[in-house]
Amino acid sequence: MNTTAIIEKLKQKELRITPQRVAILEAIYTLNNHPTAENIITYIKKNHPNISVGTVYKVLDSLVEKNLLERVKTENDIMRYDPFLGKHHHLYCAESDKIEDYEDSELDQIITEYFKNKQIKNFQINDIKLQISGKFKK
Amino acid sequence: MNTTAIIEKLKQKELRITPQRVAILEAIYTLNNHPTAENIITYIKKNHPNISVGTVYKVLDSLVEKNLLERVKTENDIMRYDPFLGKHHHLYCAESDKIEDYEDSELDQIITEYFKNKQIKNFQINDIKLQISGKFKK
DNA sequence: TCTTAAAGGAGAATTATTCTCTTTTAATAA
DNA sequence: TTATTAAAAGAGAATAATTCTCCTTTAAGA
Repeated sequence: MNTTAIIEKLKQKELRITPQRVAILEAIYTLNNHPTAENIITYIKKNHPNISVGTVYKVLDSLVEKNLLERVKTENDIMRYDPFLGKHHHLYCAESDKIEDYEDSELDQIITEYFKNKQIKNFQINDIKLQISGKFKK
Repeated sequence: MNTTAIIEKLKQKELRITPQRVAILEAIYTLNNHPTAENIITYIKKNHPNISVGTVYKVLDSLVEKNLLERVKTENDIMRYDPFLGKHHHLYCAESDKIEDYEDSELDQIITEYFKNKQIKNFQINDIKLQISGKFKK
């Protein structure tokens, strides 16, 4: 993801283009795999030593709000951020504490179909995400 | 869940029976629906005013470790605890910030079947949980 | 009842996140 | 290009969930 594309994304969402926002999005795309706020701050400080922690949190909030990112949480974990790229699930390995995205439209199709015929009592489904836990193989 | 049953559970897991542990488990079963540590502390203090916050966290940790509870986290949320009762999924409503358990062995069956025939590259599946988000109807 | 490792209590420490307040800046229009 | 101004960034204090430390108490077995 290059700078021009990032700027374009921000414009689409009517967010003001600031060096900090661009840097944060660049960091997230570069540090792929669900960085924490701290990961992002450490990475950005290399090229942008004066960025403030509060700014990073504020920017992350606004990016989540505009659906450029989504928050990811696992048990015993702090907040992580995922560049939002459409419907996907998460593979999570407790041992290595790594998260990866997993896309599977065939599975989504099956689940959607299943719930088309079976309502959940007193609940209106909006979205279904799978947390698939296990272990990454070498 | 009565006290005797709780004590039995602790014994099975080779945890020493202490009033604090019993009280915490009782609180979680009573306060059904995924209480936070704070919910638990507030509840317990009514009958057990001297319990210490650190103790509650320590007990919760050991109960999770022994699989008497599981941790549940949602986006923008703090840790919650769920009495572990076999395979289940979560219904989550962002609006009301409520979580409910959802069991569906038919669906589990379909998903298990699906992954029997379709491996995920470089990943060994251990467990699959659905986070079903949406809205509780009145 | 005695012994002792495990557990609990109290409160300080830590740490992710939020808040407050001031300064700076991006975007727009003259 | 410059002026205007609301939005954003900076700095660091405040907050709050959780963990840690250290000392005391207690459950469980001998």
